[in-house]
Amino acid sequence: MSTRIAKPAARMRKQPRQARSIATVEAIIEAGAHVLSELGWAGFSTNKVAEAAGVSIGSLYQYFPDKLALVEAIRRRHFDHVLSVIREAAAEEKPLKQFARELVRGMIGAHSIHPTLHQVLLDEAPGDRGSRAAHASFQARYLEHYATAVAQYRKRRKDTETMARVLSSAVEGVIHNAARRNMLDAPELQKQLVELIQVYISGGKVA
Amino acid sequence: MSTRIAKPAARMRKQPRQARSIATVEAIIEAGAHVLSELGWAGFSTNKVAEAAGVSIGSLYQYFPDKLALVEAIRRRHFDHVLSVIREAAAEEKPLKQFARELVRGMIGAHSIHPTLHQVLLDEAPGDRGSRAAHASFQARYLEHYATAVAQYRKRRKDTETMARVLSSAVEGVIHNAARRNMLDAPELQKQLVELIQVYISGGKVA
DNA sequence: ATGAATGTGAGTATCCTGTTTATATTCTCG
DNA sequence: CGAGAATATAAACAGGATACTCACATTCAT
Repeated sequence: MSTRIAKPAARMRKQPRQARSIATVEAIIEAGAHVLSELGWAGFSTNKVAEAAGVSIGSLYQYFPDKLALVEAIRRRHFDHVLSVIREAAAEEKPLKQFARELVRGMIGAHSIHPTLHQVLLDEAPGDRGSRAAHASFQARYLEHYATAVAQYRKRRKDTETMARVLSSAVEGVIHNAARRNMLDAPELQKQLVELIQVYISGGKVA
Repeated sequence: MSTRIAKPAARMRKQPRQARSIATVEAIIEAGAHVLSELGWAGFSTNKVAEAAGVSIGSLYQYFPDKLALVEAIRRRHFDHVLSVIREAAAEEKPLKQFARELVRGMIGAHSIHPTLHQVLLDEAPGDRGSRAAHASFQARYLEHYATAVAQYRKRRKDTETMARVLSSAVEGVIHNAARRNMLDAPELQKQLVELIQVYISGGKVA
């Protein structure tokens, strides 16, 4: 719930020093996320982003050396957010049902603003130039958290990693699909997703 | 397993009459699917498709009035295929485990050739101009088959539709994710997906 | 062999892209 | 206040890619 303190900034042409410019940068990233989610990578142009941010194209290039640096910033912000959701859900030991609920609630929250951003970032947007490492590291930590959760409620140590993979992609699939049809906040869907998680992790038998 | 007989063809400029031209059209659609899956909608250009098909760009426009008609043909072919997989898996009554296995096997098969085509078709490629109806109808029948299967193994009639939705998108998520990392034919993943389906449908307790 | 079916690919016109730059405005701080 | 730094502007550019046409060549069926 807090993306308060700004990162040292990925690769910026100039560090924003005044409050005004910080707001500008924030607006650009936010608008970028919006455009990316709404139009996809194919419709993601720097001019469009600048316009959506209510900022001139020049300002954009004052802080981001090129288009990819901008995507990188967007990616970073979004992934940090998602990561914190899973981390918090899988943090302390708690009943399985509670974990499932918190996870679903958090994931839905993280996707409510820019419904398809996550998928676009994963599938469409190019992941080149050094972002490859960051991307892999994100994926690793992502799975790690899932695996932690799975291991916590499971006796058999065997398939933990595969289960984490299956679980995470299943959850993503449901969320993504719901997002596409604007059903993210349908309560019965949330309920069913929670049940899916519970039942799968516990390997059957649920209250 | 049979997409033998050709459809009357969506909207074609000219009907292929000789064997030669039928092969050409087929090659174009096939190459289109390949390009779409490999480069995504952003990289899907008519010139690229023609080249990949080993056919001149002129030939492409001899049969497809425009780019969208081509996507439409690709979409139609792929969705028919997927639909038949689910239909056959949910056809006669059979043990839950068998249903799950056949479903997974079929879905993986349908995605092995063009791993990300399905997702690209759903998410990236524009679905305008009258294709909206066909698309909706596909989705409806798609869910219907899932619902049939769910209802078959479930007592409670209540959440059948929601469950079908959750199940289908979960399965799609796992398949899509596996396809992205070339893990479609990892046996332990298949096994886990089968288990996920079984456990979710049966609402716990599985052999 | 003749007309229809099919195939060719250079060419066109258009649109858009990312990016620069010269200039204008606003802030900070002595 | 005022000077220099930080920030913002938008017109313009150079280049590339795109969807699609057309005049012509080839291959088929009869």
